[in-house]
Amino acid sequence: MNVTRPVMRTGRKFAQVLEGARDVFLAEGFEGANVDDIARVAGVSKATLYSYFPDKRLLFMEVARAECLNQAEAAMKLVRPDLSPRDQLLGGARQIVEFFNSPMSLSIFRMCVAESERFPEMAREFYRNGPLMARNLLSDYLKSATEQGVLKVDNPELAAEQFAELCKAGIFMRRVFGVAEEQSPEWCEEVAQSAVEMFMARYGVQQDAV
Amino acid sequence: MNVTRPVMRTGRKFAQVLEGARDVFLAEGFEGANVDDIARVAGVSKATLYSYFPDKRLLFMEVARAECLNQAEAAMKLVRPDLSPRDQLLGGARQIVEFFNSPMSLSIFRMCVAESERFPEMAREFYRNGPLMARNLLSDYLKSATEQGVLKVDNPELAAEQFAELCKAGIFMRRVFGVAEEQSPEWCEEVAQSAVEMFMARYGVQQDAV
DNA sequence: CTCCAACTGAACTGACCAGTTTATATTGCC
DNA sequence: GGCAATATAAACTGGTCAGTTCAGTTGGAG
Repeated sequence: MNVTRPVMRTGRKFAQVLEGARDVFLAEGFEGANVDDIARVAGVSKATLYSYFPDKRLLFMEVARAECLNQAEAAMKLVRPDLSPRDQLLGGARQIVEFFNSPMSLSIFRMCVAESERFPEMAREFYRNGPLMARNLLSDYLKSATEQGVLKVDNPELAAEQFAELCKAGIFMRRVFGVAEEQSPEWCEEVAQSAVEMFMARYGVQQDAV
Repeated sequence: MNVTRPVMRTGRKFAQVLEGARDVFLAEGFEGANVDDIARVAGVSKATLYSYFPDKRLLFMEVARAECLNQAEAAMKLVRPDLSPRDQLLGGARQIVEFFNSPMSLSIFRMCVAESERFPEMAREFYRNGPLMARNLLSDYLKSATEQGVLKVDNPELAAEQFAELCKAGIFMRRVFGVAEEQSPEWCEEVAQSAVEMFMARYGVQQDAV
């Protein structure tokens, strides 16, 4: 399974280290995180930590990689091929809105943005495993729905990104800039509904327009 | 004019300091920027710099404040009350797309995101003077257009944010995560057109639908 | 019981950097 | 010309933190 990963010592406390690093990095960002703190939170000595990871940077990348996988897994759950386009999209919109509203995604996003100059490769990997994967999943759906004649999407890639962006309206920027705490479920639902409404107005076939 | 600003010594090289700080901060972010570098780039001694600004943090905030004002000014140019909704929106979309595509806005955004935990007040001020101001400008327009019967917008605030988000589709995330260089004018135009298309499909009155 | 690998804690090194100080130099105004 | 405000270069302080070292501890396999 993971034999292709570069050599990395393993031992009893490997998982502990990753978990502690995850907590501290997500809370403090890369620069803000202090290796002594990570070791303490992980319940591990600094020497042990450094026996697993050659430096702070690689530890950080490993944490980010793991979070990407989580995200990809969540995206897979969106697929529900039995539903009507409208309901399918509404389910997707709810998930996306919830994602952009969660403190966890905010931390990851902030971390990646802040460190994307220092570690461009990491930011790109995050994009590929996160937003891009979600977009491809969605655009594949839009393509097949168009072939089946239940939607009318001319540019599925662009349409997929538009849909995701619509799900951020009134939520994400406020969260990113700390203007608002986590948004209420009611507001989230309104945003999701409105995103689907707009998307269907543009790309729906007649009988689906409310 | 600026008598209301807190006391701040002024002298021959004040503007130089601000300009140098702006360059270095935008290139390196807050933590990455080194005060010695700022002084060197500004062509000023460190002692002079510290005679104007009590510490690095306040210097940073001053730079961010100035950039916000620029942004607000640019937003004002969007207003063209003589045009049809479609053309008015298209003009706005082009400006917004261009803004999200520019390296400068990217740097400011990155800076604010990265430091929003350290300086929450600065991030909020940026939001108020930037995105929020643009949104209000747009939602005011949507309101009056709805009253005049040329658009049919039920929730102008949300619609304004949706419009801005649509203008980011296929552009902003790629730039933020360093996946793509500055996007081509053709692609930008397509994104802008498509944003207007979608917006009009949802909020336009019949005769405006193409 | 013994051995060995993994782990520990604490002290240490070296680098970086914000902010200060000091003695000196430049500027421009009366 | 002389004074006062402003600017300068360079050295210094003190704190933080990544990464290293090492002498000693633990725990499980044989």
